[in-house]
Formats: sequence, C-alpha cells, structure tokens
Amino acid sequence: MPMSDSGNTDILIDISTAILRAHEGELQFRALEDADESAKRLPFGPFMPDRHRTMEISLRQWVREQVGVDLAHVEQLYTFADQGRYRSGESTDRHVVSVGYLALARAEDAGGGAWDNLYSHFPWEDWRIRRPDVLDAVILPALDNWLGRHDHAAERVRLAFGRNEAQWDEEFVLERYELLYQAGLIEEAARDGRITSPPQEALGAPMQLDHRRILATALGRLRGKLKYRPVLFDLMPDRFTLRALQETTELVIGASLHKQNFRRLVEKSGFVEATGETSRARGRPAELFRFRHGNRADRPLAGLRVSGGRKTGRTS
Amino acid sequence: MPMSDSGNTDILIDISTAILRAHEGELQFRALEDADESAKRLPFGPFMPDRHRTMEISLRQWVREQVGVDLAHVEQLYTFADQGRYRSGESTDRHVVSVGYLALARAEDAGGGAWDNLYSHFPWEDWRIRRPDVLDAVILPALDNWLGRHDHAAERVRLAFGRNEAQWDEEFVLERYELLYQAGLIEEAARDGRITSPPQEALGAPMQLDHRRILATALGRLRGKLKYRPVLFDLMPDRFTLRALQETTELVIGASLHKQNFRRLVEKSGFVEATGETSRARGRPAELFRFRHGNRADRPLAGLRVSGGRKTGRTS
DNA sequence: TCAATTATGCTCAAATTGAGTATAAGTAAG
DNA sequence: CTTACTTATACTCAATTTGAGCATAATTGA
Repeated sequence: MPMSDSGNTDILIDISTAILRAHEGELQFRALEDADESAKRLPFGPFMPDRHRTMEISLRQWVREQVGVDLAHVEQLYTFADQGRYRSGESTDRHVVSVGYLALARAEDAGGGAWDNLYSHFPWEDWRIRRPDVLDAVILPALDNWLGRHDHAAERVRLAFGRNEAQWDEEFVLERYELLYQAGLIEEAARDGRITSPPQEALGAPMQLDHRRILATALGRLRGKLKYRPVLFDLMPDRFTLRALQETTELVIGASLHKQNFRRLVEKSGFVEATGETSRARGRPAELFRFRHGNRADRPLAGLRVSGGRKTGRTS
Repeated sequence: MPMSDSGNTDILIDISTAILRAHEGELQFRALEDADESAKRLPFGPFMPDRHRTMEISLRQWVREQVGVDLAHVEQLYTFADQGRYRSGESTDRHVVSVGYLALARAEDAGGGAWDNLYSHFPWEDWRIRRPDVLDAVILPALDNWLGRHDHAAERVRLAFGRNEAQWDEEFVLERYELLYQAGLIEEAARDGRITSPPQEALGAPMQLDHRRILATALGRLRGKLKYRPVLFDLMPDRFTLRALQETTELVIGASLHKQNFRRLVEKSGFVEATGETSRARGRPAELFRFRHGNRADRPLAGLRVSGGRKTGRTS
C-alpha cells in the first residue's frame, strides 16, 4: 500500500540533544564550539540502527562517553526533516533528518566541558526580574512592521507574545522563536537565506544549523512538563532546600514565584519529604528535602502555572 | 565530532498516522486491512526527503490522495526506532525508523474507507459508563502475577493503573499499554517473541507492527492536549451543540462529565460563541455554537481534568 | 394535556489560589 | 551580647474555581 517507488535517498539520521542543567543561578545547556564557526552547537551524533537497540539507549551511552555527562531525564522532542533549514551552503547532502532530544542532568553529574546560559539565546524568555526590555524596545515594533506585510500572522503574534487581552504563556517558546524566524529577526533566518540581510539587532546569540530551534522546543516542553510531572527533580541534587527548588523552577519557567505559596504547593504535592537535616547559609537555616519517589498522591503541580496574578492585568 | 564511521545502513523512514474522528458515538481511527493479515494497521507511507519539504506537508498530501481524508489537525507524536519490535519474522530489513503522527479529521471530511472503534483495541481505557470490568477481572490479577517475578515494576503499575492511593490518570495510555506489553498480556508481545505463548485472554484487538503502540501514544497525547489547547474543535463540525461537544470530549478522555459544569467551563473559556440558531432533536432545542478562532482569552480547559470527584475516593 | 426528554440557569459549599502579615532562627557587625 | 539583617516558615483572608445538585424552560410524541 505504501507507494513503492522509493526515491532511495541515502538518509542519515542524527540525534541532537539539548542537555540542560541548573547551575550557579543559570539555566545552562551543554554547548560545543567548532573551530571554523563562531556559533555554538548542541552535541549530536549519528544514530546507527544496527548498533543500538533504541535511540534513547544509544543517546545515553553516547552522551556519557563522548560528552561526559550522566543524564537523569531523557525525552524525545521532535524529528526535524525540513528541507530549507539546514543546508546553509556546502553542508553535506545526506544530512537530512535530525531527531531532537531533551535531556536533564544534575549539576554534580555534569562533568567538565562548556556550558552556556540558555537565556543568552532567548533573552525575551526570561521574565524573572521583570518583563524583558527587548520585547518593547525591539521585538514588538519589528513584528508590527513585519505584520504590515504579513497581517495573516497577527493572531499568532497576539497569542504568542501576549498582546492585547492575551496572556504571555511561558510555554509558547517555540511559537515565539518560529515567528521571530519567519519575520527575519533572527540571524539564522538570514543564514538560511530566508531574508537578504541580517537583522539590525541580534536577538539572542545564534547557533549552528537549527539548534536554536531544538533548544526552543526543549525549553517549551520542559516548561509544560513541569506542571504535571516531577521532572524538576532531575535537575536537583539529592537533597535540597525548598528555596533551591524554587530557584530552579523559576529558572525553567523564566518567572518568579511567591515563596510561601510555592512552599504550600510543593508540600501538598507529596513529591518531597523532609530529611530532618538543615542547610545553613545566611539567614535562618532551611530544612533539607529529598524527592519522594512517587509513593504518594502525585498531584500535578498545576499551581506552577504562571498567571498574571489575580487583579494585576498584564501590561502591554 | 560525531562518530565518523557510520554503519551506513540503508535507512528507510516511514510515516504512520493515527487518523482519528468522532463519529456515531465512537472514537474511530482510519484502519486498513491487508489480505494476508487478520490484524489491521494504520495508513503509512514512505517519507521521501527529496520530494517533500517537510514531513507534515508530505503527510497531508499523501493522506488526502491515498487515504481520501482531509485532515484538520496534524501533530507529530514520536519517532520509533526500536529494534526488536517490528521484525516479526520475514519483514524487510530496511524498515527501521517510523515516525508516528496524530491527525484529526472532521466526520464530514472523512471520506469513505474503513474506520475502526479505537476503544475496541483499548477496552480498559473507556470509563464512560463505568470502570471497565476487564480491569478487575483480568488485567490487575494478571499484572499481580507478573509482578511476582518483576516486582521492580510495582510502582509503575501502581501509578499507571491507579491502584492504592493513586488516581487513574487518563493520560497514561502509553504507559499502561507498555506495561501490558511487557507483562506479556498483549498479543503483540507474543508475536514479537517477547513471550512464548500468546496471552490467555485477548486484551483488545491486536494490530500489525507496532501500530497499537502508536495509537496508544496518539490517544494519550490527545487526552493531554485537550486540557490546554482547543484541539477538540478539529473533531467537530462547523456548528455544534454543547452536548455534542461534551460527547466528543467524553469520547476522547474516556470518562463522563457533569453537564452543567461542562457548559460553564466551555462558555467561560471563550473558545465558543453562540450562532443564534438552534438544533432540534428530542427535547428542548439546543443552541448551536461555533468555534471562535482564538479571538478571546484562550484560557486552558484545565477543568476538563478528570478527577475522582471531591469526596468520592476512586475505588480499587 | 401530560409524560418524557433535553437544555439551560442558578445555588451552595468545598477546595484552590493570590497576596499578604507575623514570627522564628540563624549570621555578621558593633 | 545586642542589634541589624537575612532567610525560613507559619498562618490568615479574600477571590476564584470546582464539584454537585436543584429548579426551570422548551420541545416532541402519545
């Protein structure tokens, strides 16, 4: 039943992995640099179906051996097969399909190597201190200008960037990236030949191939998953204070949370248990908690959903 | 940096699609039958990277031409590359990687062809009338027996099947299917050689290759997505009563809902608007609604989450 | 005209959530 | 050793959401 005349292209599959960790107040990913390229890239390697039973096993082993990181959580993101992206110029013609993965590592298991701050590639995604200036100063005006010629996208822009009545939804990372790419505001768009000249202002640091898109997918997925699965703990050490857990959460969702309510939420969720030990730092010592392996109710952490607040309508 | 000695296997990628629709009180998928096989299969076809720009475009076109269905929503599910599954015996050796897709169709756009009831392959997933008998009669005892030899999986079983304090989570479709497969309670497990003899009782109708796994992935994904994106409307006709919308919702999540609260939820969500027309059937005529294309608040339909109810602890 | 059937409106209490205030338990400086 | 500063933790309170049900409306068919 499948069409039988296969083009018989020589397809190569590679696996690209966004390996994230929370370290020193940053959400970081494992980044590699190549001699001939200023832009960084994600670790990737070929998938060889005759050597590995599954992609995930292949990936974990490959990352441990070649990248030197022990992965906690591993999750497949998306399989990218777009033509058009990717072939910047000379790049090999067999390089067609890439499977993106999200992986989480604990800071202790993260080995040496170079780690890069994720938000330096997505400055518009970090609302922890305040709404990022780049939104009103650069992005929204540029998008408005672009919408003049492409008004069909107005609704997408409205939802993705939380304009008018819409709320900023922190999960729409990929949608925002795609819009910026399509509007030609992202350096990768120029490199892929979608626009003729590179954008005036660099919106975040570019990356090789479509790796920034994979990162955007990873961040969006992680932000979504947070709310209903205990993935956060794969970024945490064995024991941690609630404060540390909150900081990691804030790093991931790119927003700050109300401390007392966060505590209430986490305690009620049944995901953590106190160890009795305390950690001493500056103020009052904090109790150390550990992750409780699914022995309890496992209620979703839906309360982590970042809302604009009860009365405070989000501006812009 | 990638390992350079590629095995240079001749990889073939195919796209398998779970096309769902809601029709005549059933959640159905487009099913194909082959002459030499009693088990049904999903539509699939090869992905030819030199002919199509993206997999999704390729998929939509292929489905329209070969399967005769106009797709509303299309979403990539997962890329399956497991060895071990798949090669039942003689099957081709190039057939290695398959990309699973979920697609939704409106009943009107669904053309001719054969459609099969999804829940006939997953009888334990339909709780609309009541908790399915097969759970207590067959599944849980068999899993207990299996756990005797594989007690490490006890926690997974507890969470997936909602035992003890755990709630039945309707999104864990894939996890349940995988457990049943691993426990050898699914005919596909015998066919793949994981167990020596087929299970005593057939748990749902088997399918070719790993297509039942793709269906499980599709159902789980759809159930999850419902709660925060308006995908439901891609299963609905242009105009519909709230009752019809509720029935479709119940079909998908496999549980029944409180009518008045459903109405309240949907009206508040801003996803629908009244047309002024009414539909007449047996009782009082119902107002006809239409989907309002994201012009409003777009709050998540989180209230669709099926909970055991406030006071009624779920039995078993 | 009544019974059956479905739609829609409304109430009420329980639970959750947003946003504070108050208090506790440390450290570091004078 | 006392005070200022810092952070943690406990508790309160009102707004909102959610689960469940009762009541009423508008049809059809007998």
